[in-house]
Amino acid sequence: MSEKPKTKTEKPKAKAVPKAKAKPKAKAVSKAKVEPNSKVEPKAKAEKQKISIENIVASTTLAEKLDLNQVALALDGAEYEPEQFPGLVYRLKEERTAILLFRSEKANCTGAKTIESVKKTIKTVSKKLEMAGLSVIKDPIITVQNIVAVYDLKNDLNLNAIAITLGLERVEYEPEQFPGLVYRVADPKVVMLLFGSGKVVCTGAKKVDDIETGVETLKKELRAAGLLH
DNA sequence: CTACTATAAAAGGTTG
DNA sequence: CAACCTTTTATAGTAG
Repeated sequence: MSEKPKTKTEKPKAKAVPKAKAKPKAKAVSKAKVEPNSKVEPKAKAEKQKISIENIVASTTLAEKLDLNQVALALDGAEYEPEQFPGLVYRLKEERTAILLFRSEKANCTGAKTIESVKKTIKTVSKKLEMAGLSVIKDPIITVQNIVAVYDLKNDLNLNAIAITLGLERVEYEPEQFPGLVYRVADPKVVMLLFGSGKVVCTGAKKVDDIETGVETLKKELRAAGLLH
């Protein structure tokens, strides 16, 4: 596993299919991080609110069968290029989420920071499809597949020392390739990306509890090794 | 500034 | 069979 056979050194991004200017990234998110979760959790109260969920990927069963060409017409702004990817991409600007619809019946929602946002995204799309005359499933079961969160250890980290101390089985650190140290937690099967700043990105979790447990496990090991105040 | 490097995960279609 | 395509997101390096 040390060497990755994937070698995505070159991105086939600009290949055959011109993506019509692709990502309209810049826009409205300008002040995003300046505002600390003002409405996210009115009751959580600052306190131990260190873990910040950044992205939730969830899957569901939206409809029985979808004719994506028809859906593309019903959802304004939808992107559907079957030669590039079998799923139709639809973005909800108000939720800042994206949903991928497949002809089978499955759908994936990405970009949400709360489960409520995932539900709203699915409900909104479901309603649009229904209004377009398509049959949709009423209360689809939503499964969270992955949660990405950030945690700040508030303590600079010596990644080289951590790489040596925590062992080769759990750690991958190639600063010339990527500045973050990859730490794989066994129990809650999650992956932590550690940075010299003390910021930690946790991904691979199916539930928030996995992130909390994973973070605690990490802190415990770092403290045991004297690498965290 | 943008875009790439790395991480996880689902979907389904294609290619090797 | 595996690996890639696409979407999202934080993190932080480098290159252009």
